[in-house]
Amino acid sequence: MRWSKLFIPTLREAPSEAEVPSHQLLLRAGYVRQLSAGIYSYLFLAQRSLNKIMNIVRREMDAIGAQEMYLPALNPAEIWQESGRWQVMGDNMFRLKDRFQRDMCLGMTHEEVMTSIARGELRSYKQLPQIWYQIQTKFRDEPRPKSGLLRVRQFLMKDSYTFDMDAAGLDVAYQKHYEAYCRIFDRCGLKYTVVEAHSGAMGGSQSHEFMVASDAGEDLIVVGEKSGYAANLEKAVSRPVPPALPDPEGDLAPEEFHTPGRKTIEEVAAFTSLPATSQIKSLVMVADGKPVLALLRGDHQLSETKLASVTGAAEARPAHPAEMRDWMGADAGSLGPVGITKMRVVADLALEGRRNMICGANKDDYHLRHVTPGEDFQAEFHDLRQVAPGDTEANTGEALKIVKSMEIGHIFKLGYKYSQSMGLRVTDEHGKEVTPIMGSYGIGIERILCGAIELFHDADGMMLPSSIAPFQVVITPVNSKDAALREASEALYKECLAMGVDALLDDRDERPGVKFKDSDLIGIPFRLTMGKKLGQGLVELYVRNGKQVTDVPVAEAAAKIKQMIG
RNA sequence: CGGGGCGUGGCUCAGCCUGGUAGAGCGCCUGGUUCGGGACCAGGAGGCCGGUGGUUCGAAUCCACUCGCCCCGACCA
Repeated sequence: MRWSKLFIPTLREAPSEAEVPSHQLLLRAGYVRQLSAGIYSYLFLAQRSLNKIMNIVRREMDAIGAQEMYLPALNPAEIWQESGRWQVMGDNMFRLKDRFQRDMCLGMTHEEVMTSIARGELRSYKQLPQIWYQIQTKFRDEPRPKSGLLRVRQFLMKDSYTFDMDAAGLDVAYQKHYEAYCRIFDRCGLKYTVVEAHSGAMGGSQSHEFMVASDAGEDLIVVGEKSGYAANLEKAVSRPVPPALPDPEGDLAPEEFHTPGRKTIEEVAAFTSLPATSQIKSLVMVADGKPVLALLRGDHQLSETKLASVTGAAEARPAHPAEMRDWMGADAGSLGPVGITKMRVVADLALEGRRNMICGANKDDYHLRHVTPGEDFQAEFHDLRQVAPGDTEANTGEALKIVKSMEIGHIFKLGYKYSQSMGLRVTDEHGKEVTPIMGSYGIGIERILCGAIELFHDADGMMLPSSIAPFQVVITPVNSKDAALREASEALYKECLAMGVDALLDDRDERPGVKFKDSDLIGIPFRLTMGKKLGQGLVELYVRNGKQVTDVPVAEAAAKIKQMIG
């Protein structure tokens, strides 16, 4: 296409509302414009890039036998009520009423619609397995949209759903998706990490997330490069650093001591001259309305996600001060497990086997020393702790890294949650009715673009992989008024097109500097600069990522580009 | 929902404290000169200063309310 005819509104300066690199560059490079909080218009360049991403996704989904569909975004309340998610989704779901006052909503994801199709049509085991997918707009009324296209209220998702007769079938479908996702992200040129993930409100047993390392991300992942361990922080396990001081020996009895004004772990540590690792941190939590006392080593953080899993609660929150006073008889800062019988007590595994520790006495301004878990109080031991910097991999002892990342894909073994609640049944080979098992799998289309930008950019703009860049090469005559340059550029442009190279001709009547700055900004991976050397039959090949320049004979330029984009 | 910040031509921002006829740079339009990393000269267009109400002779400026956007937290299949 010819730049002079295109709408590519680049900006010299980033609009002040943008903070993360991908947001700034998408705006500056004229890819997107914001309409409202978390709602964006995708202009020509963004749409072109997203189309390329979607085509890669389609090819790879089709390759595993997935069938593309297109489901409605506008849903009746009924199916969401059946699955129970009309309630669960709360304010995150956009809801509306039709003219007859019937409740409707905008789809946040499509388990319900897919399952309703399946239950209406699938009758026999002979029809399974099925892999169905779509690429469609999702709506989520995010409490806080942010970071440009990273967290928005309307976005594109490739979502697929599998239906299998049994867990073994689901394993196969899951593995196919895992591999297809790797191929998709590889082809999109991304660097990513696959991590074990928490299944969250989706329900289900196993799940993996595909993550791109970025400070703009909202997740933390735990990675051990040598051991290959990778998990979301919500789920990650590790070997903690050993206690800073060995526990006192002997069968000592708990002993109360006065700790006036010492409430935090640090204050008690300073007061007793004993490290935080010698203390028991006691957190009063409320899991689905019921109090739970969670115990951790003093230097450890509670993972609320793990606590919720352990208690089977949908959500866990810290207790309010009044609740603590009521249940424990003291305020936060003086709480402990000794003598607590009315509520469930769960302790982190790092406390198992410890002896003679310090904890609150459930009496304001008093603590206990010589408290031994399992003897002086009873607790269930579970993994409740959040992995901390310095922790090592559980099996190999390798130092683990914690990396800020953004999620670009997520695969789930759903199990029977939707097929059961919505009544999907088929007959098996014995004529008996059985409930198929499901999986669901998502890719955030825009996040692939954002991830690529976050990963590959410099002060001058984006450096997009050629597979997802809006154009693969830009042909730039340095002076459009020079007839020889213009004609040679035109010819080279046509030659590129003829060879199937997605070329852009910068035929604007602009000074070269403007053209260079613009093409750098919008991230076209290659540029053929047609200038003075045309007299010697040469054109300059400029590689955006790294900015290397080489001279190439004009006659070979198109073929060279073709070869470089693979 | 709690905390913070910001709303002034398309973009970045000044002006506000101390009320008195709305500014700069970039961008845009016209003409000319230029042409290898965001050119130069000359001329020009473009703003109910987010909105409403109040105070005042007079409000971008002071006060109240309100809307919007951004950031932190809570939340997040």
